[in-house]
Amino acid sequence: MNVLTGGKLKLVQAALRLITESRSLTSLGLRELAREAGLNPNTFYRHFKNLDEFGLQVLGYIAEDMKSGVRELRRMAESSEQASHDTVTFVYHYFLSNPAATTVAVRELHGPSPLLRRALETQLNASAREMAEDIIDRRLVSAVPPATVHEISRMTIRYILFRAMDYIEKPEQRESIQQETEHFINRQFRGAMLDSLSQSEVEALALKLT
Amino acid sequence: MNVLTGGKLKLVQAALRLITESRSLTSLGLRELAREAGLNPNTFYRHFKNLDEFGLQVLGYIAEDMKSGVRELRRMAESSEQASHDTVTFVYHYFLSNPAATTVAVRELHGPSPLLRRALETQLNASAREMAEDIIDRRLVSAVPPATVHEISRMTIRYILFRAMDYIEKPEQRESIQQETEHFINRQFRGAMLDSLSQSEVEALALKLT
DNA sequence: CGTCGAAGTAGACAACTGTATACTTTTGCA
DNA sequence: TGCAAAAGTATACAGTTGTCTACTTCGACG
Repeated sequence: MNVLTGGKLKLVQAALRLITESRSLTSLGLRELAREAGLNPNTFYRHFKNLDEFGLQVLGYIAEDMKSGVRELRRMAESSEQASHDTVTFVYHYFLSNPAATTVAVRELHGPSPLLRRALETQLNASAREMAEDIIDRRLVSAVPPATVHEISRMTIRYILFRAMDYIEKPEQRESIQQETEHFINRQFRGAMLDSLSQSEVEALALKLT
Repeated sequence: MNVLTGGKLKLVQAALRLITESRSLTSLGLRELAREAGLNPNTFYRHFKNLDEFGLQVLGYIAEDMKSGVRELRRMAESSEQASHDTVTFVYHYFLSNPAATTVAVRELHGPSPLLRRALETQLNASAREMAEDIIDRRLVSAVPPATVHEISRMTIRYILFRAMDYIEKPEQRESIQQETEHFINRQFRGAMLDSLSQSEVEALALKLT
């Protein structure tokens, strides 16, 4: 098991605490970390070679967290009709109860450290793949080819992640964020059904629908 | 005119240079800035009260830049049939030739400074509104209600901004990023045409299309 | 119980940071 | 031309940072 204990854990949790209150992982200092964790600065070196290695550990820690979230999601969605609505509800609730992990992910995905960026991207793509395969297996949108489902999944995962920041910080907008996210997903998939149509065919269809 | 000159300009440009090579605006130091600009650290105080004020100036500077970009875009799109393709092409080219501004925007939109976040959001929403009104005025997608066009515009602006980072940094992926972006836009609008349909009506339509 | 490695601590180092005060140079304008 | 304001510089200060070496405490295990 790769579970963290003792000082190592204390340092990682200190980082998450600091990040939640408006910091970025890359900008954290070793002494600051130790102070927040209630440890001697030098203890840091007992566990990590440098701050980069530390950053990766933090990412690993939240990845573990997210994976269990996704697993739970799968179990739940199994018994659901309106998959997109329930999924979105669940995912935002997950982010809401893991604000630190969410903030880290959003900040570092486009942050200054190429190392962390790469790691996060890999992780997001894995989640997107899982989501896509789930959708394909359950034939939720059989009218859309698999490659397109994968493409849309990647976009959706990222979209949700960005909105998650607002969702956490602006409680009064939560409902509308959730609705917009559902619109986003539904429109992507419905729009993809029409991928094969030409511009003029779409216009004809539009006329028929009004 | 709000145009910058002398030391003020030097400092702002120094910031953009530093940010391009993997830094974030919020993490820049006063002395670092002055060094890069070839100035005495204290000169900073002649122009800015503190680093927050400096950040806002930098944002203002790139906003000016972007506005002229958007104006040019409008002039160009006027004479175009395939609006979405040409627009996307143009926008990415713009980002490509303004990597620093792009990087700042992406980093700080979810960065640690609430002040900068707010300022950027306002600016993005303004761009989205402009885009939406343009689409509505030119009746490019008359089958979709105005409110929805605004919603989609906001999403699109953000989506493009995020992809812009990859577009800049991964030349070999540029073509696919551009294609995916076009897919994204087209699917959003085409999907929105079907907003009023129920799940079962959509399924019926899907069958007819295969 | 003894011992050995891991975890944690203490103190010191040079380098860097933001900021303050006092001084010099440049610039715009009457 | 003269002079005041703006822009830029020099020096100094206290506080912080990452890192080093040397020391102490803890916990597991034979």
